[in-house]
Amino acid sequence: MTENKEMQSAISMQALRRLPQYYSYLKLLEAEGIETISAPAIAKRMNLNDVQVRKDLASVSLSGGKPKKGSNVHDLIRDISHFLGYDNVREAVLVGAGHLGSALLSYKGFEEYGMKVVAAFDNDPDCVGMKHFRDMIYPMQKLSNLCTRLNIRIGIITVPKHAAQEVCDALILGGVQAIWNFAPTHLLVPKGIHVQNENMAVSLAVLSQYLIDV
Amino acid sequence: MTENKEMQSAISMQALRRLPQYYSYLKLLEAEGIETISAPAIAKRMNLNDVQVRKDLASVSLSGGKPKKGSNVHDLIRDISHFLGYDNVREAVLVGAGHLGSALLSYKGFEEYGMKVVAAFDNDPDCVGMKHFRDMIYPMQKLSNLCTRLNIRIGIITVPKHAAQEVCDALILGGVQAIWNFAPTHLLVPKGIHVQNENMAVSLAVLSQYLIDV
DNA sequence: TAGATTGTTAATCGATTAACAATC
DNA sequence: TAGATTGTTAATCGATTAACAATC
Repeated sequence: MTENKEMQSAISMQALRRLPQYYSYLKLLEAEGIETISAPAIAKRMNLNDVQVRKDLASVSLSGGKPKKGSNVHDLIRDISHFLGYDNVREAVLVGAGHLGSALLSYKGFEEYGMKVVAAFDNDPDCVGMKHFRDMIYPMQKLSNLCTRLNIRIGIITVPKHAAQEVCDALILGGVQAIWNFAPTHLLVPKGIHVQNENMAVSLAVLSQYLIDV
Repeated sequence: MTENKEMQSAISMQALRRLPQYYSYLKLLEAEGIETISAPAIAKRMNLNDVQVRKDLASVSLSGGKPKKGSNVHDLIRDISHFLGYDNVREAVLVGAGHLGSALLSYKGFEEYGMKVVAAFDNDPDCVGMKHFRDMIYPMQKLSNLCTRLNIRIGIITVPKHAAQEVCDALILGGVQAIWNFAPTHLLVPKGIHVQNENMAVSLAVLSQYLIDV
């Protein structure tokens, strides 16, 4: 998945991937009006080890817990939000307004996670997205230029695989630094650009493994 | 991501996730007419260690490579395909024919990866999928029953999060054993059922980490 | 108090990488 | 032959888990 390993931070990749899941569970608790939660309780619900939970939370939270009570749910939510940049919404562009692109455009949850798609690009006037998101869809030619002008750092690629590399190049030309690639292809990028592949085949491989010999 | 850790197999989860990526690169080589490839060459292209590549491939391939030449591309493709079950297409159902569901329905690549979506379910006659995939969309009431009758083992959930648990229960009632969950919520399932969460927030967290302080 | 929970240090586990002899 | 590559064994690295004293 991760192409580039040069990220520096106090937290491990594994822990980073668990944080959004703690966040989601904590939001659930918050909605239920629960004010404190212990590490063992979180661990049990999420099928994790309690020491791991404590370490993960300690790495992003300043407050810490109280013996016999646990940690404050609001504080944890605030600290994870902050660490993951949820309180600092970044603008992104999306290229390819077919079914998948439209699905992402209509997903309103991104903003809660610190990302907002401000423009989409597609050349096909008949593409699915054109019907639902007409006002934010621009022709592909404007891609690089608009990215530069709006100072966009995140590009989302949802075009068919044969067009992905070209789109990727245009995004980089426009100054994009992180690419979320949904096309099932390997993109070649210069050093310093992060590509994150959302690869269905990888997920499917893991899923299928559970069914072998059943 | 992975809820259930009881999978038994000779291969590690990490290696399993790399296999589809080797496969994809090998298919590219095959298309270019290249007949043999060395582990160091694969490693270089995919930013991996060459020993790791050799071990990964050895764990699924019978043939092995030849000093100074490497391995046969066709043989590797065949062995990975076989290991990942690509030559043994499994039938799946999809629930929720909105944008995301339609995107998955229109993705023809799944069959190459050993999965075929044979039916989709949605109650809304105005859903996006209804326009494009009318003939394979059934009302939700038929879900459990059809799964049982067709002996379906894989269910894909692409409904909004408030409906996900209910859909999940219906799938399990119908005998589904593996669930690919695209709804941003934690599903509660009995022991023995595998849930694989495709969580955009997790991916986004990793992606954003690369942009912090930029 | 007793006992649940905390945070930390040490042990374990598993995956990656280095080293090396064998092969074509 | 020389050198690239193989497969395997040993060392390293990193993450998880166990053990434990401190706290409310």
